[in-house]
Amino acid sequence: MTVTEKTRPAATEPVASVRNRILDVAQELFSELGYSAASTRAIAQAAGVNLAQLHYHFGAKRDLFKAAYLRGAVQVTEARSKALAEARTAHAEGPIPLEVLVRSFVTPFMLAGNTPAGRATMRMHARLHTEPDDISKEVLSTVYDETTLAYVTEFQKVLPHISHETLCWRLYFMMGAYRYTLLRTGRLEAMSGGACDSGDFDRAVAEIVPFLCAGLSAP
Amino acid sequence: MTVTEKTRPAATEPVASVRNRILDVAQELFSELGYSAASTRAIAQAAGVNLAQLHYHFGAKRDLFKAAYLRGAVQVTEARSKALAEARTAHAEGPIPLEVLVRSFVTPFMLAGNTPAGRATMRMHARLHTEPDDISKEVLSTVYDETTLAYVTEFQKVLPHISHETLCWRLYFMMGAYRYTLLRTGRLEAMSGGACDSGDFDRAVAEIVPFLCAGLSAP
DNA sequence: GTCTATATGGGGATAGAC
DNA sequence: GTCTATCCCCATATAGAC
Repeated sequence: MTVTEKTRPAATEPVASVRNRILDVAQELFSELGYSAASTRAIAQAAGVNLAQLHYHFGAKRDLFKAAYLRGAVQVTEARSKALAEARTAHAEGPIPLEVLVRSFVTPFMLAGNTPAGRATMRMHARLHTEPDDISKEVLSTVYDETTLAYVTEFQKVLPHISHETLCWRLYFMMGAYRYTLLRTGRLEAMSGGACDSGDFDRAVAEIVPFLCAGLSAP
Repeated sequence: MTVTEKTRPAATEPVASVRNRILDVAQELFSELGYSAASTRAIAQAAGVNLAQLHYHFGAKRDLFKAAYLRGAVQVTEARSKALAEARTAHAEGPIPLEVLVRSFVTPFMLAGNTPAGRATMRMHARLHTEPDDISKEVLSTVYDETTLAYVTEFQKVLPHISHETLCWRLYFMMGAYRYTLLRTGRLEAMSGGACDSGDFDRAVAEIVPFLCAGLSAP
């Protein structure tokens, strides 16, 4: 304590927390407003820092977006591919049962919605395809490509009688269905006259799994 | 020709075409870039008019967006509800067969993709939920609410053994699946290694109909 | 109805002191 | 690492001449 070295002790901790605060807010605002409508000024202000700090830590807006997106997505994607790996070893002899497979794919993102940070991750994910082209393409191939291909392989194993092309289409529809659910558009409430709640993600999982299993294995 | 009246003869035609040109371009740019990223300047320039003209004809950006969106959506929605009405009269005695119902719901938007203007309509529709909240809510309830409720009723008739809530969830998943398809995200191509083409909307319809029928009527 | 010019504010990004 | 001040551009919207 007496000898204060240049900047090392207790200087790294707060820095990390500043970065985290910025990322939290960035996730929140990007997920709510989208890339273009969420301004760096608004993010800085909500995080309690100033613009210069934001640029010091993350560089350009693009890069901040990528960092914010990836922080959430990497986490969830790891959960997903871990779930796949476990299912793989649990059914070493044959194919993974369809329901298990669907559930392992859908659950990590859908149940993320039960925490506030997870909700932001979810929404950023769901709306990623409507962000500026170059950003979304870059980010997507960074995180998803490998895992997705592994899933295609596994699905083909449980559904060997379905042609590869048809299978791909169906998996594409699956992605659409669950991503739309993550968005919480309010259409479910409008349609059901308030009987259903699109924020009830446990229910959403319970409903979507049989729907997808049936759709994927349709004749 | 000799007597030139104030502004009436042949003055209404070009005006309409200016408005149409603006709407065409607005649809195109909004559908490609989204509300925030598509600037009124860019729209005016691409339409070959200046900013003041754009405001003269459509008022604020919000209103231009609504006009552009509604022009396409109203058309497609009318096709959809006409298809429903026809199916209704063709099966006066009992419920409309599931496949007919699904097809009538999905086809108007999906086959719109075969024309350039329709493609823009499609994409605006698909990404509407990621536009600023107030705009999307307002527009959605203007065009879709009635038709959607009519569909819920019809689906319940063909699928009487499914609870109302579960049915709503499934219809919600259906919306997600087909809207995502309209977006053309490139994920289909990535997943299939280029074997499938997400721009082939006839194929998309052929694939999605059995998928949805199976999913909706899952046990 | 159409144009030019401009008002007014917000955006991303950086310089340079501390 | 943090701050203030500022550059410079682009945004939406309107005024007012023609």
